[in-house]
Amino acid sequence: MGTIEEAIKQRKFTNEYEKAVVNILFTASWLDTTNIQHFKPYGISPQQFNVLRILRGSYPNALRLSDITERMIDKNSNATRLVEKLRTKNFVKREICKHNRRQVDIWITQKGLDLLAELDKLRENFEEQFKDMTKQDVQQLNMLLDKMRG
Amino acid sequence: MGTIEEAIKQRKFTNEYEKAVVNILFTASWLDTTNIQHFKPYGISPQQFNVLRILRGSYPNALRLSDITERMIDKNSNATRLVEKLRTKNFVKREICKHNRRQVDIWITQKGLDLLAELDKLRENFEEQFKDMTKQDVQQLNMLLDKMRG
DNA sequence: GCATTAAACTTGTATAAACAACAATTGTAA
DNA sequence: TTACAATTGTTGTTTATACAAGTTTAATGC
Repeated sequence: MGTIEEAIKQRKFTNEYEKAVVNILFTASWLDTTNIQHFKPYGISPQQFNVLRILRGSYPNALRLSDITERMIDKNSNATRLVEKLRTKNFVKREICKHNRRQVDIWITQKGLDLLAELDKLRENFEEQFKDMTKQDVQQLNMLLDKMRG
Repeated sequence: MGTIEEAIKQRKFTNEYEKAVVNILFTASWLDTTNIQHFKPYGISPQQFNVLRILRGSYPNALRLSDITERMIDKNSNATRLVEKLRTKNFVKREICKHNRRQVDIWITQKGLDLLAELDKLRENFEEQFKDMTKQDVQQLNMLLDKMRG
C-alpha cells in the first residue's frame, strides 16, 4: 500500500504532525475494516470482540460494567448495549451484584471462550503480514504512539 | 496519559504486534473524540471536515465524487451523503458533469473556505500538544505506520 | 431518619456507518 | 443498432455511535 500520500492521493501536508494525525486515522480505519471482515462470519463487531477479550483477561473472575468501559479501546461506546448483544448470543453472562445492586457483574461463557479461541487463529494469520517490521520497529511504534498522546 | 497499558488498564498483550494494533486503534479513537469536540460548534463532523479539506486541496478546480472517495481517510463512508450534508450548509456546490452525465462535479465555496480558515487556527493549537515529539520522532512514526500497512 | 448528592447503569434519540441493492449513463462489440 | 457489460452515483436498511436524560441504589450530612 505504500506511503500515506499514495494511499489517500495527497501530495502535501501542512506539516509532519498533521500528516501523523491523518496517518493514524487512516491506518486505524484500515485495521477496522479488516477486523469487521474477520469478525463478520462470527456475527460480532470489533467492539464486541474487544469486550470479549477484556472479559477473557479477567476470567474466571467477573468484571463490572464500569471496569469494561475503563478498558475499552473506544471509551465512547455504550458498554450496556454491547454486553446485551453478547448476552443474547450466550457469549457472556450477567448478574446484578449482590453487595451493591447498582453494579452488574459480567463473565465470559465457555461459548465466548471458544469463539475467541477460533478467532485467535485468524488473528495470528492477520498479524503475519506485519512481520516485515522488526520487533524493534514495532516497539518503536508503540513508544511513539504513547508519546504522542502525552 | 502515558502508555497504552495504563490507558486501557491492560497488563499484558500477546505480542508487540497485537499491542501496536490496539495502540493505533486507541490513539485514533482518542484523536477522533478530540476532533468531534473541535468541530461540533461549527456543525460539521470529522468526515465532513475531511471532505472539505480534500476540496480545498483542489481549489479552484472541482473534483468528482469518485475523486473524493479515493482521497478520504475512511473509504467506507458514503461520499454522496457527506457532500449533501455540506451542500445544505452551503459549504460546497455540486453540478452534474456536462461531458459525462454520470459524474458529479463538486467545489468548495467561499463559505467553506472561510470555515476551514477558522478551523485551521484551532488545529494549530491542537497540534501544539504534539510538540514534545521531535520532528524526527514524527517522521519515524509516519514511516513506521506506512511500513505497517505494507 | 430524611433530604441531598453521588454512583452505576440504562434508555432515548438523532445522526452516521456498513453494505447491499438499485438507477442512470456510457462504452463495447457482435 | 442493439444487447450486454462497465462506470458512476444514489437510495434503503440495519446496526452502531454520540451524547443527554432518566432510573435505581448507595452514601453523606444535618
